[in-house]
Amino acid sequence: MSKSSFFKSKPQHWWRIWSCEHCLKRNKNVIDKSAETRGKILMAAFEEIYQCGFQAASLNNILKNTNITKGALYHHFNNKMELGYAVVDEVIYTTLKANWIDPLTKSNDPISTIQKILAESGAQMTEEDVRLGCPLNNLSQEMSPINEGFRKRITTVYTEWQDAVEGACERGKAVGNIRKDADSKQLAVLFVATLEGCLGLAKTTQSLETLIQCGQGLIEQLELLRPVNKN
Amino acid sequence: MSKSSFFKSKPQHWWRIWSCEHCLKRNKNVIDKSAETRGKILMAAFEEIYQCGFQAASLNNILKNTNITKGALYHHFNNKMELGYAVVDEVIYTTLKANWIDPLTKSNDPISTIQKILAESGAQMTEEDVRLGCPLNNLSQEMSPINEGFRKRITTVYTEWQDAVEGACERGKAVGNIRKDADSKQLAVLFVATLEGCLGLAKTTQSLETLIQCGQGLIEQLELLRPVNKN
DNA sequence: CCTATTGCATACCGACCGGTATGCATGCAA
DNA sequence: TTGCATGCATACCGGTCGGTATGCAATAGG
Repeated sequence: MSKSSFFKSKPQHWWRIWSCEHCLKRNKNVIDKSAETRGKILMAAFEEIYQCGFQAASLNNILKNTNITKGALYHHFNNKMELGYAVVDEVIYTTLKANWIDPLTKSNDPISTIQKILAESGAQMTEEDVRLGCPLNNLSQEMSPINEGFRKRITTVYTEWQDAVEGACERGKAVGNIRKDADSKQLAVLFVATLEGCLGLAKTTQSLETLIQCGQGLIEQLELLRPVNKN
Repeated sequence: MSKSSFFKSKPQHWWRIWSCEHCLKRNKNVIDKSAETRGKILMAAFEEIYQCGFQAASLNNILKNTNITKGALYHHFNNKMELGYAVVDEVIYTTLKANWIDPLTKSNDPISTIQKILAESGAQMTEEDVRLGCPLNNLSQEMSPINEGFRKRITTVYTEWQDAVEGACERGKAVGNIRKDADSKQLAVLFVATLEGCLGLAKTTQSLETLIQCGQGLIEQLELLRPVNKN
């Protein structure tokens, strides 16, 4: 059930673009061996968790894929749970920030910004990405009911995401890119929920077509939020 | 991690209303002992899987909660997987059919029907229901990528659900309850995705408020599909 | 009444899991 | 050169898991 062939194939996938390199921190071009080991563990842990879920993720599998030993793992992380926490904080959050939060924070035209991001990430998604869905949502659905540590971290990530959307909407209203009668907060929550729902349903059907159909509908609904007459 | 207190508390919850009694099939008022045992196992399995997910669900736990032995379990089901399949086919599907599919199939005013169902099931949801989310979506997100048997069964359920929405929309168009330019199929897919997304986000935040906010937004979007002038 | 099948109950097994104890190089500070 | 902390490597442990082998009472069929 847990075959992670990541380190044999090319890491050119959607969620893997930003999520890898930043883990291998280097100290002013001088290789920090310890940090590199930690980064390798984090990357492999992310991949294993992405493939199998957190509870089913096997530490032994992670070690097998990295040629790192259990001693090294438990030198850097106290236990499996804290390794999982680090994956949320350092891998998943960083990826989402680069993909979504930063662009939205700079934008005052959220509809266009969102469309652009959706188009770009949609183009990069492989069949495997569709099959595996959104790493953040996966972890959330699995762990939120049974582990407060995960739940709080994940909620923080979602909240920051929603706040970025909401902020962009407010700025959009000010410059006439968004209808003034729109409820920015509700809009942000519903957008995030809908996007995760679309990814989830596409994961179920394992169909990029489903994802595109959902995404198309989502975009059309967003378009309705533009003012009929600017100003 | 796996405390299922179902059999100690009252089964008055959202997803449990229909999902229990129908498992205890009786034969013309003559108690069929074998079917009753099977039904008890199914109910307990549903609850355990709902609480812990399928992979983390413990057969020993199920047995503990029912005072049924492993021999009985393996007499009625070949293995854990087929028990899980039966939960999808007989418990989850039956519940969804009674809650959603049947009412929608009879309706030619899907917006009102959906609003009614949402209001009713929303009123019945407990905090635990919010915390645990949608059983169908939970199973789907966990098992779809790693088990074709689950994925196919779950896809069938979703498809039937979407078809019911789509059919109601088409009938709604015919009698002037839905705008004629609406794309029924896209609408149905997006509705199901959005609803699951809302439940998922509320599960993350463990907040009924989030769910209501999302649901409100969803309903408002549905309202936009009514014709401005009937006919 | 005998027999075969059904419907369980009990005891047990190997596999795998997360975690720990211990040992040992290497490097840096004194 | 000594001494101690860092950064691992190896071997092993108790616990839980899904699954199986076997036994046995009750019942239905001939």
